[in-house]
Formats: sequence, C-alpha cells, structure tokens
Amino acid sequence: MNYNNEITSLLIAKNIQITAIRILVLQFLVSYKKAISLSILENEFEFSDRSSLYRTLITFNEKGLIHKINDGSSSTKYALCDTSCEIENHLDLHPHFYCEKCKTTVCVNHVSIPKIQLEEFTVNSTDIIIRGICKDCNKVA
Amino acid sequence: MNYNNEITSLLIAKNIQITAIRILVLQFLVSYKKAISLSILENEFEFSDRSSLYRTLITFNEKGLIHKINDGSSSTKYALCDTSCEIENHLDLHPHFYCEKCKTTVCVNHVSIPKIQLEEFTVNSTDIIIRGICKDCNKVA
DNA sequence: GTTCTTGCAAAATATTTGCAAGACG
DNA sequence: CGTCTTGCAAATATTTTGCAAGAAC
Repeated sequence: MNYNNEITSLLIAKNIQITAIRILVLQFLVSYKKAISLSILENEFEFSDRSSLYRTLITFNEKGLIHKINDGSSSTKYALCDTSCEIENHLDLHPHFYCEKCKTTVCVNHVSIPKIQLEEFTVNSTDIIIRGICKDCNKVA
Repeated sequence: MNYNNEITSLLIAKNIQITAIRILVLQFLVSYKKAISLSILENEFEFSDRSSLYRTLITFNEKGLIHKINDGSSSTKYALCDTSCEIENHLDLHPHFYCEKCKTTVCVNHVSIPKIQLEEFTVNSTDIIIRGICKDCNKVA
C-alpha cells in the first residue's frame, strides 16, 4: 500500500504491515488521547469484526506500538507507547490514571515510575495505577 | 454459632456473620499466604458452589477483611488486609508482587506506597504491581 | 418469622481460537 | 504462489444474578 502520512510512518517504524483497519485503529488511538479497550473499538468500528480488532491490538502490542494497561476495570486497556519505547525494552515507564467517575484511563507521561527494589524478588517491571477523579469530572462536580 | 478461635474473632471484628464456608475460606486465606482468586477457591472447596465462594469474597471485601488486587493476570485476586486496615479507610497501603513464573501474587507489606500527587487530578488511591520472579522460582532457575 | 446465606442454574461479559476466504507482495 | 490478514462462528474464561430452599438470630 502506498499511503504516506504520520500514521503509516508509525506503523512502518514498528515493522507492522499496513492495512486499512490498522490505519484506522491507530488514527483513533492517536486522536482519542485516552486508553482504549476492545469494546470501545467494537463500538467505534462496527463494520469490522471483534476478532480483527482484537488481533490488531495484539499485533500493536507485540510490535511495541501500544502497551497493555490493567486499570482494575473489567476490561483490558491499551495506550500508545512513549516514542522512547523500544521493542527490546518494552515497558511502561509511567503511571496510569484511572478516573473513577468517567471510567477512563490516561497515561501520566510526566511522572516516572519509582524503581522499587526488593531483596527477596527479582524485579522486572512496575505498574502504577492512580485512582481518583479527572479534571473534567472535577469541573462537573 | 459458638465456635471461638482467631478465625471467628476476625470475622466478628469485621462484623461479618459467622458461617461454615466463611470460616473455611478465611482459614484458607490465612494459611495460604498468597493472594487468592475465585478459581483457586473453587478448586479448594469443590463441595461448595462458585457463587457462594464468590459472594464470600464480595462480603469479605465489603467488610474490609480482604482487598482486591488486579495483578494483570486474567483473574481478580484477593488478599487479607493489614490489621491496620479500617473499613472507613479501606485502601491497600502496600504494593503487590506478581511472580511471572509461578503466577502467584503476594502483598509486600514492608514497603509503603509513595503518595503521588497530580495537579490535574484528585487522587484517591494508588495501586502498585511489581512484576518479576519470586524467591522460590529464583531458586529453581 | 424475618433476615441473611447458600446452592443451583443460567445470564452476562470478556477474551481467545479455528478455519476458510481474501489481500498483499 | 506463499504469507499475512480478515471475517465469521464458536469456544473458553470469568464474573455476576435470580430464585427458591435452608440456616441463623
């Protein structure tokens, strides 16, 4: 395919073959600003199929374009990785914020994860979920 | 019921009505040392029913006897609260460690959660999951 | 006897896979 | 043509609920 823009460049950079649904999902991810779940994608792309969207997420995650987030809600979420995120060292380096009111999750890119060392364990990574009320929901209340 | 020991005392302290299955589940929780999921309880108590065990966990959680943990595995886990944990202020005050090899989760009681403040958000609580390899699995490897 | 708890069945939700058809290089 | 991707269907896993019977107070 020969359709050049930032989106396709991102895919190429991560060595992901370009397809229509992948472009659309990535466009959506970039514009949505918040973490997405499979069910959000299902609603957004009703013309497509759950399993295709699911496999799109799997692929993006495997190739290091997005990362997986467990925010404590019933569904797994995904968000775009930092540009600094390499596939060889594919870790979330920032906490995530979960709004208990609107149920959305965002990356907190400007805070870094403190490295907690534990004597008894080998530590590979650390995930932080911060819960509370987001700016928009605070306004409403 | 009139069956006095540490287990029933714990239930009474948390204002939980004493029943047979609740005693057994709590005994198991105390001795197991690790976080448990519903499916672990189902295997342990085959004579009982999933929904009863599920509702036991719900009750324990609501009454502040256990807390819920999302360790990134496919199932929700639960662990005994610190004795200091009050129902009015029922938060996990410690990180959890998830072993990527044996898939078990434990409380890291001797480390406390750093209080991360965010300008844009109202912060209610913070959950930390540390991933890696536990002591026992390190020995084997 | 009223309230709370349990067991059974089933629903609801979320995640995952097999397979054949289609698109891409 | 061979490989990768998609759509459809269905399986699996997990969580949750309705309801009636039973236990506790």
